[in-house]
Amino acid sequence: MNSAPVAPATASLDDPFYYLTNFRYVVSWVNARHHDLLSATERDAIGHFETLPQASQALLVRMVMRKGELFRLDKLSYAEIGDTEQALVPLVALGWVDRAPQLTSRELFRLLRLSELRQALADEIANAGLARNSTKAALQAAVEEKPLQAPAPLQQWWPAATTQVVRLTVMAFCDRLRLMFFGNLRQDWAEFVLTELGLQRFEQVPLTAESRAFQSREEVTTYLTLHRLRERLDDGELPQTLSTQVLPASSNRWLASRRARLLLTMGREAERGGDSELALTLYADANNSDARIRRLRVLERLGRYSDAYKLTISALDAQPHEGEIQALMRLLPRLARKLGQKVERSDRAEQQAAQALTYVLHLPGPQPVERAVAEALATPTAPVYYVENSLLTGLFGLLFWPVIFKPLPGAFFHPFHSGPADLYREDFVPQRQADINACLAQLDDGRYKETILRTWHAKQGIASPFVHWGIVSEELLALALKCLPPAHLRACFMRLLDDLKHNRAGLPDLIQLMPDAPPREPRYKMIEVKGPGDRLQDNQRRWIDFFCRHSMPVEVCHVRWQPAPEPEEIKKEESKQKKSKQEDAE
DNA sequence: ACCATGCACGCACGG
DNA sequence: CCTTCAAGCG
DNA sequence: CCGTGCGTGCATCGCTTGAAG
Ligand SMILES: [Mn+2]
Ligand SMILES: [Mn+2]
Repeated sequence: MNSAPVAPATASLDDPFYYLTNFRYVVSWVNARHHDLLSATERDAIGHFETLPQASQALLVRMVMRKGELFRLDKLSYAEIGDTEQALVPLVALGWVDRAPQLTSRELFRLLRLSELRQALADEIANAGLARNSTKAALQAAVEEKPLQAPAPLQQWWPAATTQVVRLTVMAFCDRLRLMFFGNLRQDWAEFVLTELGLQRFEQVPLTAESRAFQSREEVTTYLTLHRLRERLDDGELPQTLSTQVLPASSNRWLASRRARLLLTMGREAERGGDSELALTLYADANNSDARIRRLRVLERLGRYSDAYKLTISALDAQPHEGEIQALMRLLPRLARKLGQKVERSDRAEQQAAQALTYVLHLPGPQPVERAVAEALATPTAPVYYVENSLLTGLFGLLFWPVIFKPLPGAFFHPFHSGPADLYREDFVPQRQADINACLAQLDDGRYKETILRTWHAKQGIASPFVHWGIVSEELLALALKCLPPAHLRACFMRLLDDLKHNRAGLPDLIQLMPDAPPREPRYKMIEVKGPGDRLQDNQRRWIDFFCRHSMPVEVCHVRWQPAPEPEEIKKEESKQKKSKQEDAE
């Protein structure tokens, strides 16, 4: 394989220009791997950048790393750069910095502090009859109330201004660079620093020279466009305006699903604003499972039961995942009843198949419920751990480490991956089936224990989508391996692999480990704790159903707080569980 | 694994 | 005066 | 009562600083 080890990517923080070194690393990385995705202008820009004086490069990068693209010169001051004005000159000459940018009122309010705004907007304040001591928000509301506040330079908003404001005009390009490098926009320049500080560590996956997140410029642009729309939505722009600007779905499945998620949140905003019809359109267009469910609930709320019923039936027909089935099966009887159909009792009973042992604990409180139950149940020989998803996913992540970090093309493309880019995509498992089988085989022949422990030591602290190092201690790990039978692990791991995205959560709060239990007895049990008024979530029910079907020990513990401070008296009473034939049979 | 995701909590509805 | 919050930073 | 839906709050390095109220 044409792979090279990843060179240490992050600059030492002893270097006063460490951030510039990091930025240049990204630029040259993109230049090397995404050259064909850059426009001629962008290639020129990179060339120009490299010829700039160091201070100017550094100032540019300082601005890029900060929030927004507008900066007050009195707030742009860096020891290692020295004279800001001087560093600015070449940037202004290239047109990368605008020395007298037009400012909207919003921008003005972000740049000036309240005392300055009171001076700048003295007339407006007087005209609007605002109190002298009104808040920034009130002032802003009053100013934005006025029709057509045209953007203007600072000097026009506030002739007496003593500071200047500049606009970095190349922020969009720098976002594009960052996007091409990381394959997302959630990671940023701080990634380098946090890594250098040792606050995060990443697996070193060998990358081929060709590995990259995007295959065409259009893909990058699509991502950026969707992202901008999302930002504007978060910024309060109306879904009615924004929805018209959403491009048709990309043929790239990843981008298509990002688009669907944008439409979903736009739909929610439309709903919040009372525009159900727009919401319905957006949900229909999005057509991912969340959007399908939302669409049905809107239709139900609007009383369009027949439409909803038909869509429910077709959704059930279109390979819904378990979580979607749960929601659909809750909807179906309601809709059927509204349509005058008879709903049989068995329909409902069927979906709640297995029922776990459920009981009530009366504990002194209130206090954190999971802690309280853990303490109440723990004994010296049977400790209780508050692990939620961390233990099972952790064991999974450790055993399947080489699967998760297998250097497949497209899965890893920069040095800061906590997991493969395709982890939650359809073909993650098939792409790695042989390796997965090899890991599963270790559960059959017993090698898994050693592998898991060895990996725990070898990969300690390295970011993984499944291993939360803070919770899976060596002690817990050793005990868990002693107590959880491999057959049970295998079943859980298969379920995880079945749908990593939806099955990685919902595991019970607590696990009690009983290493000294007699041979035939179970050596562990899982307990989902529910405080007063809490109830099982869908994903929790799915896991509990699964545990029951596979005869794995799981309980649901409801907590009631004792009114009187009588801490010694803990009552454990069996509550009548809704019986199901399955349960009694086993 | 992204102002997100996973969890608990609290209120409202309708049966 | 306090306290609270976001930004900047390494 | 029950089962539902739905909105909310909480938490992500940890420190310093400046603005707001
Ligand atoms: Mn929990
Ligand atoms: Mn719980």
